Amino acid sequence: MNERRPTIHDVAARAGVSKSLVSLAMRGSPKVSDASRAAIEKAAAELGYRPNATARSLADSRSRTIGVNMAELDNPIFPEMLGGAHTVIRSRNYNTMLVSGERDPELETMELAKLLEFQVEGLILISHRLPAETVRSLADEVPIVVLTLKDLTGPGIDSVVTDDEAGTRMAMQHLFDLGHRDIAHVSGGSLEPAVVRERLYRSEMQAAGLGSMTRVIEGDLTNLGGLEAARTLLREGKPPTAIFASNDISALGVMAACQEFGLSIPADISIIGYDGIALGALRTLSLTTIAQPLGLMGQVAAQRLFDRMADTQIDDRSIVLEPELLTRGTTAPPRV
Amino acid sequence: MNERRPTIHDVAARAGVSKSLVSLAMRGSPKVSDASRAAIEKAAAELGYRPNATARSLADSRSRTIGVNMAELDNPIFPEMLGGAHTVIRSRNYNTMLVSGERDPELETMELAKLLEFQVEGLILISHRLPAETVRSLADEVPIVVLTLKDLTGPGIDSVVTDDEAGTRMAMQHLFDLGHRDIAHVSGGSLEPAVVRERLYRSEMQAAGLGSMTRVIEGDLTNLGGLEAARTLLREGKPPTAIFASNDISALGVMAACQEFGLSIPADISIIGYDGIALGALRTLSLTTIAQPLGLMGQVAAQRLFDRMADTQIDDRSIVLEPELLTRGTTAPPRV
DNA sequence: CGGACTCCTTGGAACGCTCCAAAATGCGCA
DNA sequence: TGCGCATTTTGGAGCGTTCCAAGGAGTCCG
Repeated sequence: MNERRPTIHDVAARAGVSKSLVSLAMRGSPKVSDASRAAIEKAAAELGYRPNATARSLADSRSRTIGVNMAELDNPIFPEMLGGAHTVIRSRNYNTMLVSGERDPELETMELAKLLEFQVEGLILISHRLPAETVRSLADEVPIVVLTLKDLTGPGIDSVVTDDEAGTRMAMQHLFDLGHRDIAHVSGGSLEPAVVRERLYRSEMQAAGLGSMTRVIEGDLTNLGGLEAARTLLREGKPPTAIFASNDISALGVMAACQEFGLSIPADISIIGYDGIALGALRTLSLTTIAQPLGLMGQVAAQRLFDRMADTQIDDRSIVLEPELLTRGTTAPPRV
Repeated sequence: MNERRPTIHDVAARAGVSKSLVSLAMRGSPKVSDASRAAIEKAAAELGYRPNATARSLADSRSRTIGVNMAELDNPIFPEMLGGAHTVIRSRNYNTMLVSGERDPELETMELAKLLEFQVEGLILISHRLPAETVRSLADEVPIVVLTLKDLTGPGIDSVVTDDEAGTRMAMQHLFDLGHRDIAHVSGGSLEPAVVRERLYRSEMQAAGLGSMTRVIEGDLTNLGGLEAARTLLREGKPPTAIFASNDISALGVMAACQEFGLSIPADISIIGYDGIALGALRTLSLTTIAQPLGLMGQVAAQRLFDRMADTQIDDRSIVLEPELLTRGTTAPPRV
């Protein structure tokens, strides 16, 4: 391990020029003569010089860093979104500082505070568990883009979501088209997207004249939650011909429960999820689902963040992307 | 959005003390009188003061940041390891700066360079695609812990791995115990863990007197790779009674291929994977596997990194954790 | 040969904090 | 009242950059 890292001064001394010139050269300024540039590059290489980004941030008060918060690491939709955002952030020559509150609002608040102390220039919240008030006050200090939740608004806050209402309609329409009428829903708790999906499930059933067949079993967007919910449902008696689960990982739990009860998918029962996790495409699972463009959402979020960083005056926006039905192997017409 | 953030000077002026005292107070020094502390805290709160971590890093030359590199985001074992590391890093009041080279060594090198410019105090490589030489030269500047690869050694480099030889033996023993003799292997390319697993597969077959039944089909540790490999194998003619896949996600591909060929798992054919991804526990998949303690590996890696940061003189170490056989639903005795 | 440009180069201030040596204050006690 | 000691407090230097106003060195032309 080395003692002290070489600084711009060391390079300057070695190249026989001033520190200012080294600074210019390191940043590729056109004002530096070819001779000086060569000398500086040589000296830098010989010393193994590396610019100190911390000092640079301090001097020009730009951290070139974006903070990303991910409330939970275990639902694969979040890493997929992260990947998209990451690509854009990197292409702008920025860095990503990742934190996670692990579902604990208090911890999350602390982690975000640390990000701000590091002077991040923008914040992407890939899911979060914070009170709206907290987010609004953060937005007073730095531009924020929120993914997956559109109800959170305020000055300096943008959001990127998919149209959950349309998506849910597509899911229901798909089942209706196949001929299903007895359709149950495994819900996903009180967070916004799940609430919307449940509401639309109900209204679509109603609109199709199937209000009396509406059945909602409480889930929590986890695999286990889906499993338990479906078990409860199946124990009740006559199974529905189709189940719409609030997200993919809970749909996988639902599938497991169905198999436990000896139901074959999709012959005996159809299952449709929501999210479009990569995993659902595995031949082994082949889950029919409403896909959100996860990677794209991350990209759009990051792009939007940079736009706002460039111009803090632009209007707040909620960017809505379109979901897509992926018809795979877990849905089919009901038994006649 | 605010104009200028308040600094320690603003707080000092408002509280009627010197900036030095504010600095002490912010760091909770016991030397500050209660009266001053109260005044300072009041002033800081009124101004909405937030310490500037960048300036602090520069002043005391400690960034309180760990760099984490993740070569690929799409194999779920990496986020699981990340989660473990993250927990430890946070508990030490450090931040995590995450980068990913997306399987491209050149990009990866640049991303790591950026981490060093940010003065990270340590580096965790959760999988990487770098030449050993590059890693060694990085280790000259900062402590490094490498996950999953133990052949990479050098001053300042520690590694955390599981015992792949033992793990592979467990997998093979499990299949032998069930009565399998015709066992094929879907390999995983040229990266170390896959190579070890393949080698041990061969030697175990040999040791069991089954050298002549050895069959290795080239995979690449992806789902698709596993699918293709198994298709190739099954097209060849008489299927083996069991397949050992080099990792879990390729095992899932293998399962899909078997189903395509009308083989029922585990009645007609047994499948065992390697890694222990959370997903494999889904009832729908129920994949028998050799589990690596993924989260723990991340934790141990981070702990080791802090140990070394505290004492750069300690010896390089390769920490070996034990894998565990998870007997689930994809293995059974062969048909008689 | 001198002035006006253009092109390079430079030293010092500033960024917001920590560290340090030294100064100020307060307290107990003779 | 004054002294010594412990407790608080302070200004200045320094961390490694960038920014800026200003200083040289050429070059071109009259």
